[in-house]
Amino acid sequence: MLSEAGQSSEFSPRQNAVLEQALRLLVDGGEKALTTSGVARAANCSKESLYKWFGDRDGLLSAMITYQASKVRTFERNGERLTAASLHDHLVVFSRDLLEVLAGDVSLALNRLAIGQSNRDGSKLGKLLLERGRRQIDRRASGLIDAGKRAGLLRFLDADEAYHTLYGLIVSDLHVRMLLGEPGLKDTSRQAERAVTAFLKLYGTEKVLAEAAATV
Amino acid sequence: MLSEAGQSSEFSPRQNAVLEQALRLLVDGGEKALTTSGVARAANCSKESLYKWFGDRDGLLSAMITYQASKVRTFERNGERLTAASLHDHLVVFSRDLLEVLAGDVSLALNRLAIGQSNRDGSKLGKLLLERGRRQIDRRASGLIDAGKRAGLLRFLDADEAYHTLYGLIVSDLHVRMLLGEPGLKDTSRQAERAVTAFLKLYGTEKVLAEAAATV
DNA sequence: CACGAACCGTACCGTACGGTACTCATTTAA
DNA sequence: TTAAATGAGTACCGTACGGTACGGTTCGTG
Repeated sequence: MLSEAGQSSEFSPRQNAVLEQALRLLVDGGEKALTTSGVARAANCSKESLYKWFGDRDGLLSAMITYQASKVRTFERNGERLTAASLHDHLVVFSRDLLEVLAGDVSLALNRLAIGQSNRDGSKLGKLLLERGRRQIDRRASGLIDAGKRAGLLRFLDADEAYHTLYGLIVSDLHVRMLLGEPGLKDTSRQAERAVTAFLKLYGTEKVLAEAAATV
Repeated sequence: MLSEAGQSSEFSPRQNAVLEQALRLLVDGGEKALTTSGVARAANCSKESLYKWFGDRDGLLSAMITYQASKVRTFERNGERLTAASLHDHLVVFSRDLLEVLAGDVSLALNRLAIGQSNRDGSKLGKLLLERGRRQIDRRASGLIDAGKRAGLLRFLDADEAYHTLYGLIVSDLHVRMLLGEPGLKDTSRQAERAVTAFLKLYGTEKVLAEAAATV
């Protein structure tokens, strides 16, 4: 626990700057543009330092993922009694945030990178990306859903199943389409609203449904 | 129309055999293993023939996608009066088929390939994959949903929205997880059942809900 | 039979990458 | 002040790929 807690000092500031440049190269030109020489040139460092710091190219890729994950922080829900309206609003905000994260340049680039490497041997990149990149958002959603259940606003047996349903309603095939390069997928607001409405229709108790009917 | 209709003779039998070997190489070893020399060796043809037939490496990749898409055929729903039970069953079968297709070796490999190339310039691979690979399954689902509406079993305003909801309920984040290489994602049966139940709860008319309550 | 087209197998070329080694400048510590 | 350490910049090596060229072989056709 404690040994893992120091994620803020996982790399030195110099190394963080190098990783930042590496991410920029990856976002701009894809994996093909992410060469060790290119990173060294862009970051004004030597290749020898790259190999000393990160071991090899795969180590650099892993470091890029953990570095990017360390930059994304999401608030943890705590306290605050939930009402039907506030639950709805929090769900909508969560949906918008999720879509915004998934549509981000760096997120897409890293997902493409990990997916491209996923059929090679070992390649823990996919696993790393799921663990480091998703844990935050998963915890936030789970906390929200559990709070909704405790407040008598949601009803379900398996919280994980409910969360995956919410995820599917929000994202649908948007993530894969964006990964495939489809342009013009930016109407996230309506999508988020629709997903939350459907989710509440599926898992909301009478309390939520009554309020929803009243507000409409 | 007619000029596009001859998809069965898009490539010669010899070329199809070559593309088959190329797909096998891609599935086994990922994009890195898909070299022109490797394809030529595996298919017992010369590199010169490869370049004569497909132009360059990108042409080969495109040909692999169109060839694979030409192999996947799905039945078109027609006639046959729908009941609540048959609609449910057809939806479940569709869900299982969709998950099975997405989890297929070749599908995953081609999606990984297209995603990996999607941040390069031009790269029409993603567009090609979406158009050729999704049209069949999209049409089948749309037909089914429309038939459900005509039979008074489903209610919705936007058929496309309803279909995307169904897709999200079925697939959730399974596709991306599989693309990232996560193992052991094979409990498609329960997932399909749950998705259809949720979909009918969202879009089913009283007729469907009554029968669902009766069967439970 | 003769001829040409198609094609296989292989050798070849230019390039670019991952990784290593070496030099030289700057910093740090005693 | 000086010696050790750090790291930038560069040159280098082996390899492997995309793409092309060429000799030899099969096969269909007049």
